[in-house]
Amino acid sequence: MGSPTLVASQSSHAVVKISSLKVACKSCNLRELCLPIGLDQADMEQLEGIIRRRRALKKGQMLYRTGDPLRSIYAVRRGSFKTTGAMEDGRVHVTGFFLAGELLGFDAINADRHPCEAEALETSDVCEIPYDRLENLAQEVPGLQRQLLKVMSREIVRDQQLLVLLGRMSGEERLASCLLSFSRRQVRLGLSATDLNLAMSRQDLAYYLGLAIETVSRLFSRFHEEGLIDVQARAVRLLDIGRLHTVAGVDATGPNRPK
Amino acid sequence: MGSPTLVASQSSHAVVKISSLKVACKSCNLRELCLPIGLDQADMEQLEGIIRRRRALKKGQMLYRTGDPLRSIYAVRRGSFKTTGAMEDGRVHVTGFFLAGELLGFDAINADRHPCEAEALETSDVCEIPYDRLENLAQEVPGLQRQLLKVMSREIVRDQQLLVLLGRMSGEERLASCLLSFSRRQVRLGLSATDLNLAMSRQDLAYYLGLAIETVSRLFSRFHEEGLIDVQARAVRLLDIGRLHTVAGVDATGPNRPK
DNA sequence: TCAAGCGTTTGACTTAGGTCAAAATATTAC
DNA sequence: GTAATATTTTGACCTAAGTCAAACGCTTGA
Repeated sequence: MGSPTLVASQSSHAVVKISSLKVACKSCNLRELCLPIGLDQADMEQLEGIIRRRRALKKGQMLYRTGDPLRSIYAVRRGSFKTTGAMEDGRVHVTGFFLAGELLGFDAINADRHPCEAEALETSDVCEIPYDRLENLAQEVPGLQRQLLKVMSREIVRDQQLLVLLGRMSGEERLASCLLSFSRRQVRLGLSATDLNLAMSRQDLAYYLGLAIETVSRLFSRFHEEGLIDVQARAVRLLDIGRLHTVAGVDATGPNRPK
Repeated sequence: MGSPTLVASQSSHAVVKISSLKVACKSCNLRELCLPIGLDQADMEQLEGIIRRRRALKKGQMLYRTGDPLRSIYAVRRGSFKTTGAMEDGRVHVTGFFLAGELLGFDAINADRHPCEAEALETSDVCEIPYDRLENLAQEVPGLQRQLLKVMSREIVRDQQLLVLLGRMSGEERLASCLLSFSRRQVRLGLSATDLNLAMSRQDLAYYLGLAIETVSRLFSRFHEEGLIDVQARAVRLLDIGRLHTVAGVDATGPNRPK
């Protein structure tokens, strides 16, 4: 698709610190899912001016840890992350999975510290958006402030849907909803609606869904027996999305059906 | 404290629509808990300029319903509210309780519609903050933008703590955590740490905690037997906050203890 | 004051999902 | 490529919490 993006080297040295590379949102295929939505060319360039491309993280590396001071908000450019909250006795709960195009770190704005930790589930890289500069720029660029507020609101909605999932759904409803959520997010990325490659372990999934790992494993087996999915370890193919919707307790004809 | 606030009547009629009354944040005893934190006198007056005091709601009245277009964000001035999310088959989950000084409605910014409903648990009144005007004002007043982002971030943190509660805590831990949360919020309001007057029904509490109403009732009875609380219907007295912390699975010596 | 109605508590029983243990697969490292 | 290690699956059993049903006790209103 056209000519490759050319980035001018900022020094004569051959090796450029990746973490200081400017990002070109305007040529990023995720721009319609990420923070720049609705920004015009000039505003987008301003946003690019404050964003840095951070080094890639390998599987298991931490993007931030509980208690770290808020420095940046992060956009996933490639790969995926989990965020984990811990209780004082050591029990943990996975509060979210973040795929390409999704933003994380907003929970740190409240107290200027990250209240949870974020870990790469696979080789990933992120765009780093220094928060103080983001705040300043949002003050000047109305479209950016607007988008920032919308993205944070979306995070609130997402969390509230998870509250319903954990508070009122059965195990099978939880897993079916979760698989359908991954499917939808892959579609947004232009990927298959049916072929998932789960980057997280069964244990992570169990922590996320509020279930024991054995329960999650049994549910995968049952869904397989019932012809809902194919499972080959972490490769999952959704064979009957309509019936998965039924299992999830959601009418497949669409969300927000009026009472 | 000083002279009473004088509001100039805007018409010669004796009856002034309460919903169009200006609000005086600067003389409101909730200002340090609410949106105006950190604003100087001039900025606070600008904020007051866009806020309206809405009519009081009686117990059971709806502040907004699922699907309503986003018009305003609301600050609870007196009383309390619950927000409820529904599944398509009719199952409901209470996603939050909002007490005086707390803000609700941010989940509507994402899609310009309220994805859940808010109902008054008792005679309550709210300050109504028209969202379009709030957004515009936040664009001009840096302190306000900053506070708005912080408040939304706090909502995200709150929801994530609830995810841990629902995902990993036992019934008794959930109820103990919940009672302690009410206690803390009462203290912030300058009220008793021990004498709670729960405005919500056991059923609401059960929906909030992801439990059956019978389980909640049994937990109240058990906490009573164990000398943790006194229960007289909705009047609950916390008799041993330290032990309640233990039951909640949280070290009473303080939150965020480093690992 | 009393009756009606709702919200709450208690009891008896059931069950979804948890726990413990072991076997079967993947993945990783050399 | 193979050994070592970690993850996942399966089975047997247990328990916390749910369900159903009935009794109790507040409010509310005439």
